[in-house]
Amino acid sequence: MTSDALDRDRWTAAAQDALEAGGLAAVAVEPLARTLGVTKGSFYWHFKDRRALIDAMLERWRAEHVDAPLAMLATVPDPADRLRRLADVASGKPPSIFIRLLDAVDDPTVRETVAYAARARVDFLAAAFREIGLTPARARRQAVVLYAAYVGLAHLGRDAPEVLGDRSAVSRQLASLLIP
Amino acid sequence: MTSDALDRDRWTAAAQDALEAGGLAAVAVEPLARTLGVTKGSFYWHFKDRRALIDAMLERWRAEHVDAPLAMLATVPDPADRLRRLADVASGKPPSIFIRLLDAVDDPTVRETVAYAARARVDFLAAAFREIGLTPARARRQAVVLYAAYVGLAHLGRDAPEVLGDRSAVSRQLASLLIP
DNA sequence: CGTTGACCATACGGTGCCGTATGGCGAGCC
DNA sequence: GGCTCGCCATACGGCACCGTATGGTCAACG
Repeated sequence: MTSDALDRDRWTAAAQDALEAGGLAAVAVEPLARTLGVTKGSFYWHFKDRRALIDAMLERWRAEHVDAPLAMLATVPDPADRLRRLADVASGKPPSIFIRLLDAVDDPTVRETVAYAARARVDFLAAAFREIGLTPARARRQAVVLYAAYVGLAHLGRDAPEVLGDRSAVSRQLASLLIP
Repeated sequence: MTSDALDRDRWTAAAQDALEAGGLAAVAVEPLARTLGVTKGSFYWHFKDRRALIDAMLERWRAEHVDAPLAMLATVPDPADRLRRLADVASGKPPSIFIRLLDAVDDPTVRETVAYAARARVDFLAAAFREIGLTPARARRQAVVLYAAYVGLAHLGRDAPEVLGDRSAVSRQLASLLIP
């Protein structure tokens, strides 16, 4: 029996790797089968079609990279602490899979996922800024600006790292400007 | 004779439209020929191959959307004015072609173009901040943060406009935070 | 120990694109 | 009025991928 889920997960994990390395176009059945050392026959046993693989991969990413981290941070009581910890996370390694998703918003499910992440994260930031004492409208704008800067820095880190320079120094400057 | 350049420009213009609408993958010879109402025979007369079209399109974009605007703004004497005018430009319509380029940095020429734009723009911003009186190191970090926010806002405008909310209000908040 | 069913291989047709080869056509020049 | 040549059409082979159909294998189970 070997628990079907295991082999399905091998496929979705390989799909994530391919996405990170080559974009959504690289999440293709035949190339993936080659890297996994099997044939398409296996794939079409576990998945209905390519869409099903992409969707499974996206749902996994959403859970691991959006819902879980935000749930963790929600346990931090002080909102300023929460924002600072978030800044630490953001100054770590660039979120390469996330950027790959931004590259592929033409795909409807990807677009949905990207929009979901934006909503969840900006809402989270806005709530923290409100707890700190900003007015709701201003808190939301501040959250949008902070998240936009995060997205842009991630892009620069991938597309023009020599322009970005010292990532952590820039992150600190950003935090000092936006977080009271 | 009808001046060869005219027909070449029709192709590169169509290529830009296709890029904006469908990403780099949509800059494909046969689809473009269909929309132009001709056949591939025409294309391979004017261009060596698909690469040549993409490169021509990118050079045109670089001149029109990087070099020219910066040259215009360079004539503004006061650095603070310069930055404010730039903020106006940025709060206009989202730079959809630019974002499409970010989506396609796997292509080597696209990557070069994106990096060139980042360098030129950040250098420009950093120079203005230095003129205003910031130390060189701080001016550069400020420039990077501002440009990153610009990129991120452009992304949000395309990928999750409902999260972005009122674009110009957010832009004003950004300017008030980063421009003295 | 034969049968079942999970799992994968093989083999095929279909699609959409690239690039080339070659033919045709109309405008101008001699 | 035949020739040249810029410009485009037609037609072909090739590649990479999708999805399906069908066959083979091995383990578990009655």
